[in-house]
Amino acid sequence: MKDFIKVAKAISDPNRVKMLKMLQHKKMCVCEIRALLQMAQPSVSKHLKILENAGLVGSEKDGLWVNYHLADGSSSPYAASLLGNLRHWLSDDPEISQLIAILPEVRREDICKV
Amino acid sequence: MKDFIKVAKAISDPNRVKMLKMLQHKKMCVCEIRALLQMAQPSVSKHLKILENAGLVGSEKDGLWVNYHLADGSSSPYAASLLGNLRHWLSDDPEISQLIAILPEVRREDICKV
DNA sequence: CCTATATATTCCTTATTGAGAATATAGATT
DNA sequence: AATCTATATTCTCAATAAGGAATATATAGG
Repeated sequence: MKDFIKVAKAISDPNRVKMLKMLQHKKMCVCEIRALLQMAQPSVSKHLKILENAGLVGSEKDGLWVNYHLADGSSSPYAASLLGNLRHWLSDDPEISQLIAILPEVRREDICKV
Repeated sequence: MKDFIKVAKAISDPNRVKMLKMLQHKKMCVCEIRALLQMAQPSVSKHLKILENAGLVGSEKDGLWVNYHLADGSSSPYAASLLGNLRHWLSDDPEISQLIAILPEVRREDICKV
């Protein structure tokens, strides 16, 4: 039950859903996500931690950067199922599709400098 | 996005998940749910309203009683998908299976009298 | 080893949520 | 119509969550 609730809560926030949808397209570091969602860096880090804790994303260090990516779902059947559904859900949501549209323009080399 | 978040929030509470799992087995009125979950009547009503609002349950008056039942999912694809998954999820959760076990013993004629 | 940068953590404030008591509403029975 | 009962709504309080500023940590490069 606890694992299920953890996943449910993790996807109950619009910003976190946006993060998941963006991560469907490419691995991203905190500052890229920060730039796209226009929120403070600590907020982004905390949201990502919640997603990671629920088994929805994974992370990997690369020098100073930490690359976040969608999890494979092996740690939670609930996360796995949800990630599968999310792949087609909400893709035509206006906010989401707009984010995805500008996603390619965001390069960490340009925008990072917290 | 709003509909998705509404469903996600609705299933983010253990008591509401328990209600959904119980409703898989039979239609239930507020006082039956109240007795099984051992919580105050207004709390039960409010939880059911949240579930109904998310398209997860429906209700139907029967005299003084209001019978709640699982929704058919037609009002929300997110609700539909989740109800499908929930059918097999969490059935072996200790708290859930204990509730289901005592479910047949609860008859509204005996327990109601708020 | 010192500095700059990316991320994480802590702390505080505000907003949201969950719980129950009190109250309101609606239908049934007399 | 008076009353009893099931449910809904309102109100208030405590707990939780989200946001950002400040701070800490870690790694790269001089």
